[in-house]
Amino acid sequence: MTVTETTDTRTDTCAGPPQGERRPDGKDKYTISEVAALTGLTAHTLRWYERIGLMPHIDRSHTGQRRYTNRDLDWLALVGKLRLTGMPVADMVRYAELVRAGDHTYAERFELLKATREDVLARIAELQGTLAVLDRKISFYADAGRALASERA
Amino acid sequence: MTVTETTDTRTDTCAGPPQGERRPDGKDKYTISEVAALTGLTAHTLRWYERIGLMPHIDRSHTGQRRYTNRDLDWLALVGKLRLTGMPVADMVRYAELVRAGDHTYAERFELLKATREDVLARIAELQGTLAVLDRKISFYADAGRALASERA
DNA sequence: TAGATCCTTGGAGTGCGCTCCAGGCAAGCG
DNA sequence: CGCTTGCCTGGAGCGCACTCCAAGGATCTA
Repeated sequence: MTVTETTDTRTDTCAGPPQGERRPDGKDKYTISEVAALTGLTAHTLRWYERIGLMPHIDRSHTGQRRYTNRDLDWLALVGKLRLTGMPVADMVRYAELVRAGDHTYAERFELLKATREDVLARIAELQGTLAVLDRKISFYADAGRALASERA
Repeated sequence: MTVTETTDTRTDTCAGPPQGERRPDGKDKYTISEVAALTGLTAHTLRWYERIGLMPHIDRSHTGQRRYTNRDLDWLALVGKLRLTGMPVADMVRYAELVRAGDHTYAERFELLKATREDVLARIAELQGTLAVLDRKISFYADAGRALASERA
């Protein structure tokens, strides 16, 4: 049995990525398809993330195949969270560059994360505004439904 | 003075669309560029919405120019809210078709709105999860910043 | 050792939501 | 009358985030 690269990960589980099959640190070596299964991303996307500079250096086997570590999975989990906020990939690449550049970029990372936090708060507020509109419309249609029902009675 | 079609509406106001310049019902006739200014959409986008079936029928002047009404502005406001939820345009078109089809589609509209409401709740929950991750990272960098400061002292 | 499956690469293709262009009509102004 | 500005149309183009392809090498199972 294999994990094909075109698996539609939306249809087989209701919850998010499984994250359950991690190996203990020290013998944490995952192939690309294992990481795909663990994260819900496709292998294509994982290679693409690497090409655009969104990943740290990924280990290779003696024949050149990628071998991901638990640390890489942690990074991908963060990327997944940032992706949910709607942050553009280019901004995540910027953050990845700061991480690669070393400890002297702490302040800049801090600022970037704080700005992102503000964005997330704003988006939550937007969504709650939308929820209010939706609830008004929904109760309108619920009332209309009741009116139709009593008409039929 | 004119409203150009390429105005970047994100840079001139912090709040959302102005929505302030409405004319009273009865003499509510707006040109496409007025609606663009009012909604923050471009005239291009307004025409495109019409082409794909996202708009109701829009009145025309005797020379064929679009004349939007307050009702159209209300619809665009709803569309704007739905867009914030990440709802695909195709789904909004579906909703628009139900509205055009008449009162007998109330039940289906109700279901569609309820499903959208669930999506919005799920997205809010996702964002709050992301916020938690972000806050942990931010406090890590804040601590690191304090450590560096005391080191310098 | 054969055959199936998995992994590699650079580059091309896809779907979405706009975004813009060319060419032309219409209205207001000096 | 000419000039500027705004609006019209169909269709092409763009940016993003993937998504896939072709050709070939690596690894696993019987």
